[in-house]
Amino acid sequence: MPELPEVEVTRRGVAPHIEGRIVQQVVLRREGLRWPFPPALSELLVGRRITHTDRRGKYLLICFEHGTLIVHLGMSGHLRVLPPGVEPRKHDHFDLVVDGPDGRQVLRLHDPRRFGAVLWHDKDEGGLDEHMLLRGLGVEPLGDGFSGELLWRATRKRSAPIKQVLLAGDIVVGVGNIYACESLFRAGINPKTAAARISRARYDRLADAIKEILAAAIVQGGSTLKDFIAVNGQSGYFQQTYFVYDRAGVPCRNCGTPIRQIKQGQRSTFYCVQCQR
DNA sequence: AAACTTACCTGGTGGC
DNA sequence: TGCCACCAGGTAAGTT
Repeated sequence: MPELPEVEVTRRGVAPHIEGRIVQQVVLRREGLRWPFPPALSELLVGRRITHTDRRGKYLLICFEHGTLIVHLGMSGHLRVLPPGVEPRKHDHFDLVVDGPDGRQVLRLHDPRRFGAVLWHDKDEGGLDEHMLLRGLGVEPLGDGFSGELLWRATRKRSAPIKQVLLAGDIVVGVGNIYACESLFRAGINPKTAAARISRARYDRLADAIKEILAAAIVQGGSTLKDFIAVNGQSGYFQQTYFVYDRAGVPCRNCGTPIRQIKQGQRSTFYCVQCQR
């Protein structure tokens, strides 16, 4: 499922094909995904120029002079750039047709489970950070504001397990289930530990682990677990290097102890009882 | 009031 | 083969 690295890889993949281009057509093949598509999207976008792309957490931002198209890939979404005329497949819900050096190109959103979203934020509504879904988000893990110091400071009153606090996204964004499990393993922290009871030194290790793992995943082209397909159609391969995720019962790569799977807030957590205390 | 918990949306998969 | 429980991420609603 697309996590921050996949979204960033997608952004980098589509950016050269859509930045600076004029929108020629908007195609909607259903009412919406998680939420209805913005009303009158064609009138809003056709003839307008895409100035640039950006990303906030797992939200992909397609920016115009007059506002921002916010795209979320949910669990099963992916974007691809296609030549015009390619027949849509099942679950191809949304196209943005733009001009190109050799004619038109189609940015196509495919999302079987429809947990994704396409939303519009008008410039008149204020800064993008004030958008309902973006307000209250934590800092970017690969930005300057993220550190062990920040994690420590932000968790002084958090009694919930560190795994769930990471996942909540109000302190740091983009750390989904896979990377939460992997970074806690790398930092040697038990996912069940109450966030407020973790030392400053261990938070330094955790912040470093998150940065390293996310950066490495972006470099490697993102993971492809089940649903993700990169923009160029090739699979990434980060899942091959998982230490704990989806490895229940398999010997820990570090100590050989079988990896344990538990549930935390309806979600699977994978960890090594020996290496993570 | 902030922190925490639970339910829910959907379709693919795998067990029987 | 068909049925059905299960799983996933992030939001909303409900609870402490």
